[in-house]
Amino acid sequence: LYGHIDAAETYSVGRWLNDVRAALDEAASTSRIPIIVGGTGLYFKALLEGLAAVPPIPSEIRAGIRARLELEGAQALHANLARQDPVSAAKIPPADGVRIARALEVLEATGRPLTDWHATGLAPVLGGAALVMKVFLAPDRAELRRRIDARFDAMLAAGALEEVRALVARRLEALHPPMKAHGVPWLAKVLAGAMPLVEAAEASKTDTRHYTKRQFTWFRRQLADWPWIPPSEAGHAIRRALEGVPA
RNA sequence: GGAGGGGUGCCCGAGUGGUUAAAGGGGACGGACUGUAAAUCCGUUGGCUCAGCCUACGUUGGUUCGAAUCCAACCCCCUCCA
Repeated sequence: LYGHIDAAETYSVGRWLNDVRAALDEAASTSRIPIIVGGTGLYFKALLEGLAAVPPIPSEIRAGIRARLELEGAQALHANLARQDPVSAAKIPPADGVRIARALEVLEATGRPLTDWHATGLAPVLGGAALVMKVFLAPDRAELRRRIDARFDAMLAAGALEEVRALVARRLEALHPPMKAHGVPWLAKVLAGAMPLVEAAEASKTDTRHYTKRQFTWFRRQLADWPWIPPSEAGHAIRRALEGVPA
């Protein structure tokens, strides 16, 4: 999404699937092999296994629910959800505000429980017939940590602070995803004079580390059929797989 | 050299005689997850032959039925005075 969608725009898995579909079509028409790289397990799951056909939720409804979440807290909304949609409520922990809000907004906008929608899904963009090679790059944890540190340092060297300054100047909502991108909240504090840069860098690296840990969990459990391949061997593995593909 | 403060589990930090393997936070590890997911949320976290035992609150010794908590000496750290 970086360099693809403006920071002010609201994006979603659904929009991403459409964008991917278009990119795949374009690649096919020029006989190129598409490579999809990324981090977010949910996006890959939707790509390969399909997504529920929930229609877009009007932004007023979303905003309304988010406001209630702020005001009343997750527990209260969960109690609310339990009354109107006990099935969804049972699947979501009472403290998980974001997911509770999602279930509520779907119910309010469509009149149907979220779990109902989950039963009727859209066909996956890359379905069973598609030739797909899946690779989960599984680096050694210590090495991963070194790379995360080096990457963030490189980002700083490349002007991350200035970039965040420009982003902050746009005065987007604090909850807006780009404002929560790794490093942004901390670097914004540095710019506000509320935190030393070294500390902000440390915190940003920690956030990134936590995120990669969640990726391990996601791919281990949700996308269990993906082979885990050390980065050093991934190139060979992919080349070998491509050799078996008919032109 | 003098006065004062302090040394707690991987880290920070509460605890000031028993109900303390020791609050809380961080980190680490594990887990959940279907349309803002670089998000949100949950669990575990001294060891073992695990309803019990062992090891643990700077070190050594003491008081006590019982100590991280009281006393003594010693070691180290910080602040102030000289």
